Amino acid sequence: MGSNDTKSGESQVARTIRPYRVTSFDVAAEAGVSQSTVSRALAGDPVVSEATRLRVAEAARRLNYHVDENAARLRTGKTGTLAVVLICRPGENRKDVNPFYFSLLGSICAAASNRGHETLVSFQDTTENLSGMYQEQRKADGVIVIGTTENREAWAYFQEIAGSGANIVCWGAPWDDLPWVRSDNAEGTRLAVRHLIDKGYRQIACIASETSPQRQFKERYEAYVTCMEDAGLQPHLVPIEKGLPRDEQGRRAMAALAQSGQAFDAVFAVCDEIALGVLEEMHARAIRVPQDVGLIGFDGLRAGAHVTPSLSSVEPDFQAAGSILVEKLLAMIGGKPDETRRAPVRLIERGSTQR
Amino acid sequence: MGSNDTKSGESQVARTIRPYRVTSFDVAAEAGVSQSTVSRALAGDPVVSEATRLRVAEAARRLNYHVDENAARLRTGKTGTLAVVLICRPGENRKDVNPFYFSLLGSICAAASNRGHETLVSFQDTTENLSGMYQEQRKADGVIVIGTTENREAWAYFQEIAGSGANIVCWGAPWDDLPWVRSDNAEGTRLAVRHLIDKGYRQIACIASETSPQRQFKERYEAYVTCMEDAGLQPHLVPIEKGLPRDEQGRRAMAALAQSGQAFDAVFAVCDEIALGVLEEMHARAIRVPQDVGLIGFDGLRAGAHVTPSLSSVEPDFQAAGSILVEKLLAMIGGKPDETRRAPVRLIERGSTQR
DNA sequence: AGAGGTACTACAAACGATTGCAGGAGAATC
DNA sequence: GATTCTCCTGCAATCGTTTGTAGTACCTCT
Repeated sequence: MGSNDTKSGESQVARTIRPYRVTSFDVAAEAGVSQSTVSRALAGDPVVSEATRLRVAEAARRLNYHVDENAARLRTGKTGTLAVVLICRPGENRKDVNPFYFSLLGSICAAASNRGHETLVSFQDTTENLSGMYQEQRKADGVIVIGTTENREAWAYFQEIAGSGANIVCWGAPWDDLPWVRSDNAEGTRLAVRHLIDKGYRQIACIASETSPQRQFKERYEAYVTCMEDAGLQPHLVPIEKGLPRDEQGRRAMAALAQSGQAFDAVFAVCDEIALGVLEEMHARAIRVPQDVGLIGFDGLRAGAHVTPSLSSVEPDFQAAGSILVEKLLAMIGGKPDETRRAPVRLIERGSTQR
Repeated sequence: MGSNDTKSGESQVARTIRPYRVTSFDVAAEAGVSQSTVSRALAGDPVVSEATRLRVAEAARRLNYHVDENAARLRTGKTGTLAVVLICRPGENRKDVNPFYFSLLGSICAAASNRGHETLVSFQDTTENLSGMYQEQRKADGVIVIGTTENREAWAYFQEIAGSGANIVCWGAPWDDLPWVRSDNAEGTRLAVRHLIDKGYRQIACIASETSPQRQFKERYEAYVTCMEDAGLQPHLVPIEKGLPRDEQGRRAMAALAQSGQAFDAVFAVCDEIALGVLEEMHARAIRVPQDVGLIGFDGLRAGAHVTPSLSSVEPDFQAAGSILVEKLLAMIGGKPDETRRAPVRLIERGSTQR
């Protein structure tokens, strides 16, 4: 049964031996139809009759046949695959990657899967192996880029291929020539600052970076200034030092703030990793949280739930973020623009702001 | 320039229009050789002369040619891709996935990349879309499965395809019919328990599960019993409740231990997520750590570094774990067995055991 | 100069699907 | 019964590689 002689015929020219594989020709023979009908039936083409479709489906099931995606892709030119690249700091251990990106990665995979696409994931800390990896080799229909902005070189590659027409969307988007999706930073910051004010904090410092390419941080800082001014309060920036791990940046900024002599009764850190460092430094300096000083972060990291006191934060809707990225990319691939670019956020009230 | 008429010739039968794409025929024309020589040259076949090879490479670069992986895969039958499946609890938010698995995922991707393979990542909380996804459709050469053991159905699918000869390796491996890789739990537990003993703790309770399919937990518990007995100490099991989030399991087990009246001066939790819950419960009960009670976990979670006191733990070498998984799978695909199956571990001494 | 190597290169057949077009079997109409 | 439709199915080309085999050019040696 099921010899695919319809295809190979008599021409048994020394072919590479290979484990036998069930093809659509076998299914055709089994179902008593032609190979093209099998293809159409399985693709759900309405032109094949229901009866035939069922017969083919049954035969396929019986032979345990599955479409060879590679052949289908070769023919159609579509891969049904999205590449997801997570950019790390050079030499960074996988374990030290900001968990925020992992959560985002998870929801991107989920969203892609819901839309019937696979996800080809890679971690990039170096620019090796990047050249021509994605669309050029037809491995994916488009690319989603997420991860740290502190790896200029890796991003440069994506700016380049985006410039030459590749389908690419990224999270955070440090550079204007890349289509981006970000958290609703203005709203998130407003929630955080208003929450602090509601709790009675007034001298709220902000640990942030004005100069970093991290547009998200910049947006949050600017929104912070606006909120403070609207409330008739004085904004106070504590800048972070470049190139250090985020928690270390938090520790140092907190130390700088404490030593500056500047009065403060609350701290808004532009991301949770920084906030965790801040909290450690506060403990080291015997600053009582939330009694003496309130603290709130941004990103909704899981780790924030376990520290003492637990860390209040603003959490982007990961699920939404993932699907916005995927939808935007698919829209781009389809040739029609999609202007959604902000992921909704919500406030997580935890211990560090409850006085 | 570069019309691929060598191939399509005169037979311009109504073909689907499609964006033009540079093929090896174009490169052949550009370099003045045949298409097959282009293929061989680019593949580094030693049979083509160095001079020709360079000429071809140059032509390819000039035309910005890249091998179409789909065509290559169709022809060779190899995908150069490994599927990685992360099994979640049903309905679990991507954000709540144990970060341990994310770290592992990261190093698997890195290891695969080092061996020249792509990684097709998917998250599974349901068994939908699973049927025939992997080898049958030729999307990947093999599958690595990691994730929670508390999703019996998802694992069942992999047991089934493993049974029918699919190349598959998994982490933790709750069921014997799946080839597995695990942490060196015996050594890790020995490090943890000996560390507690060295610090002067004697009444060491173990929060674990004897019955869970999680073989890793079981191995750790058994090693704990051995270590305790070797040291002439009395082992004491505090069982976890099934089906709850890990941190909640930790909280409850700790509450149960405290209420049991059983004396204890240290706790060994079989994973960090549980340990974090234990720590919270200890705080809630005003148990001073590490003065009154010592605490150590397992897995080396990043979050453990930020809690107060910071959590001592045993960390598997993620990088090693990832490459062992990948090597084992590649060996399996290649048809030769690889017997390595234990990832090395190291002790992380942090605050929760420093008295 | 002719024979026998050596070292490349070209030809053409797969790989397994999708899909435009032509053709065939019935049913309906005259 | 012949003709026209309507549905469906089959033929065959095509996607862009890899690779077995055949062939050509150039050397070397006698």
